[in-house]
Amino acid sequence: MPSYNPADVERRWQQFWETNKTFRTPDPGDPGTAGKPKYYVLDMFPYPSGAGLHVGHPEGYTATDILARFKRMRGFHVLHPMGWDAYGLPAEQYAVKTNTHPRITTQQNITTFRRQIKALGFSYDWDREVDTTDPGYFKWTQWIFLTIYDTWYDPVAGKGRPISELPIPDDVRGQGEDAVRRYRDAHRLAYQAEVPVNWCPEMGTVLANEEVIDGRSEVGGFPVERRPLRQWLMRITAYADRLLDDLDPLDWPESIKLMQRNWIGKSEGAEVHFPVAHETEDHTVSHTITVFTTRPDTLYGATYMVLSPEHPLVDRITTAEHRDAVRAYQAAAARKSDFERTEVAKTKTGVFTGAYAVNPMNEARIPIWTADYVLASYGTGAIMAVPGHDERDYAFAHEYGLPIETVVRPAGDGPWDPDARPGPFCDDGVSVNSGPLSGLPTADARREITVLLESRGLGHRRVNYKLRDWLFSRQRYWGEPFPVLHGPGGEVVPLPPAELPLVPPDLEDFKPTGTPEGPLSKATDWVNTTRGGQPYRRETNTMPQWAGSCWYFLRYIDPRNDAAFADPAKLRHWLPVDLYVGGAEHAVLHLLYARFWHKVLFDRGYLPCPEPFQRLVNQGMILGETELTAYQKDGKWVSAGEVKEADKELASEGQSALRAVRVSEEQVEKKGQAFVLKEDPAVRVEARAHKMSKSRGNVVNPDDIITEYGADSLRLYEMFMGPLEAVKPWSTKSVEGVYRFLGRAWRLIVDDGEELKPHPAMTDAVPDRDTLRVLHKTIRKVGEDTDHLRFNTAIAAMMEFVNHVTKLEARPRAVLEPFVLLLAPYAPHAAEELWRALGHRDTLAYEPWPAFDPALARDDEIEVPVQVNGKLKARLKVPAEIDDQALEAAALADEAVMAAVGGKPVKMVKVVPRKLVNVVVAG
RNA sequence: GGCCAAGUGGCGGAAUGGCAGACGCACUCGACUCAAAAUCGAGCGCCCCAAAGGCGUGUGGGUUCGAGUCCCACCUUGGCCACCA
Repeated sequence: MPSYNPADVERRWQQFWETNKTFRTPDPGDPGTAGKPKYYVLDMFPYPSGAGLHVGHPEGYTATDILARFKRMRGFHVLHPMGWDAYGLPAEQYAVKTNTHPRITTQQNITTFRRQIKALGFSYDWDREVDTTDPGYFKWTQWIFLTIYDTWYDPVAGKGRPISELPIPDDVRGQGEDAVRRYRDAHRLAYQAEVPVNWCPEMGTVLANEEVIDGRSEVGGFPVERRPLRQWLMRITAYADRLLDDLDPLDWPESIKLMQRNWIGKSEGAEVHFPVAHETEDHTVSHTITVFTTRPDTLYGATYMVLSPEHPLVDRITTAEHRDAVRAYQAAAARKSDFERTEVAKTKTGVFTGAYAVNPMNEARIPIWTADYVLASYGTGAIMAVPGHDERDYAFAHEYGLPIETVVRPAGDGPWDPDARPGPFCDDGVSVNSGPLSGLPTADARREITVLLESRGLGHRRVNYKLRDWLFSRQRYWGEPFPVLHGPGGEVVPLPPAELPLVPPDLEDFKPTGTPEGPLSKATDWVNTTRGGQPYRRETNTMPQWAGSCWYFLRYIDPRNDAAFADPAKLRHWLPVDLYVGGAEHAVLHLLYARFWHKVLFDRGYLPCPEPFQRLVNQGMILGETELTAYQKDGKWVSAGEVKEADKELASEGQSALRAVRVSEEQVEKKGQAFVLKEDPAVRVEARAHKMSKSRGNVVNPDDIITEYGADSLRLYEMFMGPLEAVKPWSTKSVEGVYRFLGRAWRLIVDDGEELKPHPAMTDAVPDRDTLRVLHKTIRKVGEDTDHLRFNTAIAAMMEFVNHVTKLEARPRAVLEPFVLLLAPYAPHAAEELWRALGHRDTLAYEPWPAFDPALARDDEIEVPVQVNGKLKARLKVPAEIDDQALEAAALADEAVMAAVGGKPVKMVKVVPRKLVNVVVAG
């Protein structure tokens, strides 16, 4: 074996691991598991796209692999699996274009992904690989759907229970079986309802709220419109409180917890009933407008009301003379896309209905308007407007000249002129002009008014959530079919578990129908079926992509079980996941849905714990290499600071008078904080790393890096770039740095000859004290840093070790063997080969982690800095065990220190034991 | 607009309130070589010819014997949410 040749080494060890099933994970109770603590380390499994692996994938996968290998060496029973989230739109769109069955492209993509992932040498147990499109897998996705369908949420018990245990009220029972069925259906956690949904005409499907961003589809960016359609929904709102409360103890990034909390959007307040004044034409009917408010204490300041244009009362209360204007406004609002409706900074619009409501507390007559700044989908779709204490109401009142009243003033006794202030006062304070509330602090006023409203039947306490029920059906081909039938009377009949999996029909044409009927409706033979001689139809919608990813981590635990989604004893052993690593883009989608399913399955007794992922870490995105960009307009340079962001985008696409010019490092110099052009130092140049994208041409393909430097170098580099969570730019030059490090480590141990054998400088002699100290400090540092996912500093410590040993004449085997074990989780192929060169026959994957000896790591002599008035003046070499008095004496005796003190009186001497001395002198 | 992060050499980054810049890249010099590459060694924050010295962690203030680290305000960048009553 000559010099370090990663391609050779890596191929050989990947083969070794595969043929020996080195990383096969024994089931709990199998030989070798006794007494071992478990550790479940999970990656977010990839969608196998046609583009192949991206350098972002190995980032998280390497981090988890290092931990999996580390934990094995520390004696843990480790579960570390991989699989494919293989349902998805790209495969279906490709199928539509080329008329290839999505199953074929999906399998091709999986093959590519598997090859690429295996080339990185991850220690997955490939016997546990799962594929969400495999009937053996989605059988259980469908089974879980049926379980959720079979569940209702019992608010008293605070948990999901079998639908058979749902109490049926007598009056419902009295109306017959159909009524009982409808009653049950209305309580199921999976239910059908006609709701305004996000319909995306371009994609021919509906989308979940979570999949719509600024009124456009998250995938593809197509416009989305609101349409009332009958769809399947999941009652995730029933679990809102538990999803919120159970976040607290989780070891997750605070930012992700916050995003979930905001998404759930719990607000506490009150519902208040406002009677409509009887001045409409229809004097015989009395109407009540119910509003939700988080500030019931401002009730006396309500000067008008607003109904959303879709509110059913708008038509009923509008007076004849305002009817045309209101109708026109409603029509205009309906035409607007969500994007237009929620556009910021636009002025608010609305029209008066002609009707008045009565403030239930002070009998004030206030006008009722309709305006699209009030959303039909939140609260009751109606508000009481308090322009004195709400930004939006203030803006609207200002626009339409509606009265503004002050009913809260800032706390404290200071002077207070409500007319002097520029806008509404929205903070908590003290109630004024509010009848019985006057003088009460906001918190008390809130409580007081709620009690008053409840006692008079005018309203009640109320908790509201932004979270909506989860729209669960899609009009697509490439997804799990719903395992239900629709009977002749429109009733839903779940398939018996024995009939699962329900495999989708083979289709010639995968195109969306363009209507809410899914593509499956084209397979009439499949759709139409009979039961007991009666005609039944299969559901033609399919499940969203999230379905398969909601529970894949459960299937890894028992992937080939045909009798259950997983064996309960195995679930008890492995759950919860100890570490879950993936991108932050799943903060509210996958991570919220998976938690919801988990809780339902927990409630129904199928899972041992209420939360799936104990610890979550987001790896930061890897950007392309930093680019220097100068801007030109009409042939003249423009400073980067003067260019607007929007123009930059256009310029980089070549669609503007502005031109973006890539410049080289030689053309620029640093001036203060900024880079400027050498030829014209007045021109600032932009230095920025961008997201990798095909159009920008800055995508790095992991295959190329592996060919050039090997998988170990790629792994090591991605971990050395910086903290795992940080966003960081790629630099191929820096890959060479870690490649060189591996080469140095290699040459330290391996003889430069034909055969693989130890370097002639290798010695069995006892290492010197200093070298032992370096080793043990490295063992401590690498162990602690690996445990805390601080891989960059762990690698730096290993580099320092190699730098130290390189300087030695003789290389003691006694420190090199432990070093190879430290390296093993990071660069496993090279480490295995070095382990063999050191004379070992078997894999090092289960070798015990080197033991740390604090006595050997201890310094004999330390260097202590001495400051005078906080400024460094000297460094003292002193024995490590020096006490404070001796250290202080040594400091004060030092020449440089005495010179700095200059005979002035010493006010105090601060001694930090063994760390530092600070001499404080006057003046 | 709101909320949350983060601003440290030419670059990526390191630093339980205690020697700022570990480790690596780039660069410079030296050794080896006919030469180059590879490798090995040395240097490398800024000012100053150099030394002595001074200045240095986005800006301004504060707390502290001592601040990159804690607090306040501002600036910049990134992320998330975006009329949720």
